[in-house]
Amino acid sequence: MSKDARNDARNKVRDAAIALFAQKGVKATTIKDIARAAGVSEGALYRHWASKEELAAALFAAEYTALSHDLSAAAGGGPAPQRLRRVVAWAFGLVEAAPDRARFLLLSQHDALPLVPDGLETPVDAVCAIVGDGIAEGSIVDADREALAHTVIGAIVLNIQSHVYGRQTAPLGALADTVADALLRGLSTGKGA
Amino acid sequence: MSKDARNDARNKVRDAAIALFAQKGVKATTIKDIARAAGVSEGALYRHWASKEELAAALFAAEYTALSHDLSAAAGGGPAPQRLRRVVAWAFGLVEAAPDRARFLLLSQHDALPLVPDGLETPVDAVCAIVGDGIAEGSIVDADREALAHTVIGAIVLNIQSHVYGRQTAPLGALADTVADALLRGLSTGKGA
DNA sequence: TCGTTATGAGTGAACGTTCACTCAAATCCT
DNA sequence: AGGATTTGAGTGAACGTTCACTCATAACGA
Repeated sequence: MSKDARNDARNKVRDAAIALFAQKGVKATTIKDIARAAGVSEGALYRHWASKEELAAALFAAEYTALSHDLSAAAGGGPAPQRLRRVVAWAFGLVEAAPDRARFLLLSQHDALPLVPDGLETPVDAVCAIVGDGIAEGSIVDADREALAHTVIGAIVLNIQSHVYGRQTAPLGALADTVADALLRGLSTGKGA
Repeated sequence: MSKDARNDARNKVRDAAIALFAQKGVKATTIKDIARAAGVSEGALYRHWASKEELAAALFAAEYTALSHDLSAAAGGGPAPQRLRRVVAWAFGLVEAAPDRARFLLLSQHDALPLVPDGLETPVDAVCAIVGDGIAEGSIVDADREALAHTVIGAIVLNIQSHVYGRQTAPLGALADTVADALLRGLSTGKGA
């Protein structure tokens, strides 16, 4: 059997599972659901993952680290405030570009976060690093960097969440500047890097 | 049976269920778990709630509206920035005073929020109202009030979440000022009310 | 090149377990 | 006594997981 076919099955299961997990959550999604949506048998799934829980944990860890990596890339270079502004805009854009990924991460975090192995690079780490740089260069106020990073991420996540749940009806793109302005006024010293 | 005893059973089930839901989540908590922890039979539970799902939804709605009410009370009066500062401190204090309530609300929000009936007063509404007052009195920058409210709540929630999950080890009390300072620098106009 | 064998992903019915929910009998209260 | 309430073993459906078997492809030998 060719390697392409092998990856096809894996990828089909992965995509189907993420979409279903994103819609109904991990617990409410059955193996039958996933197999049917992916167009494979239930048994085939167990050739690639040991259990449903391991499948969910593996998918979450992969998406979580990818998010962290993409976030760092989107931040780019330059002074920390500018990088944070890019992070906000990028995160809001991601929801519209890949709603399943975003919803999957939002929905599964409470189940899956405790299963993520320690030492993995997380999005929190990435933002922490930017904030730390900002403190070092004097462009971000000198305070607990984790608390500031959580403040930034929380502001992003809750705006996204409320959008995903249909509470916030204004398009996210229009809010990026509002949220970024408020956060940066709060975190910046006003001095350039 | 006296009304007190009836309420006793209800309250015992409610407390036990919240503690278990907070530890394992709703789906992973069984009726047997709840009945055993509350010291009642499984059947007795169905005299008060029609199903496990209804029990979870009712508990969440009650805690959610209570949270909203308590939050408004904790905010007190005066200029909006001061009220928001009190909200931050109160929320952080709540986690230490009633960790089960906080954890239950955090864990169940994705399952239960869609079931909360429309028109119920939510914590988001309460913060929105404060922000709206601030905009009206000129003490809060004039921007989308929902986006600003989500920014405030997100910052609070993510700091709490990271504390509950053991990532943030600094005591929450020590972070209240850091987070409130950052948020208020971001939202205030600097003009008094 | 062509026939034979080895590989391992894929299949899906069957299995055992878990769990929400029921109900006949027991218990309690007035 | 008689209604209200509680009990917990029982029920049936749903679900994750298994496993004996299939078959397309790869690897091999002559």
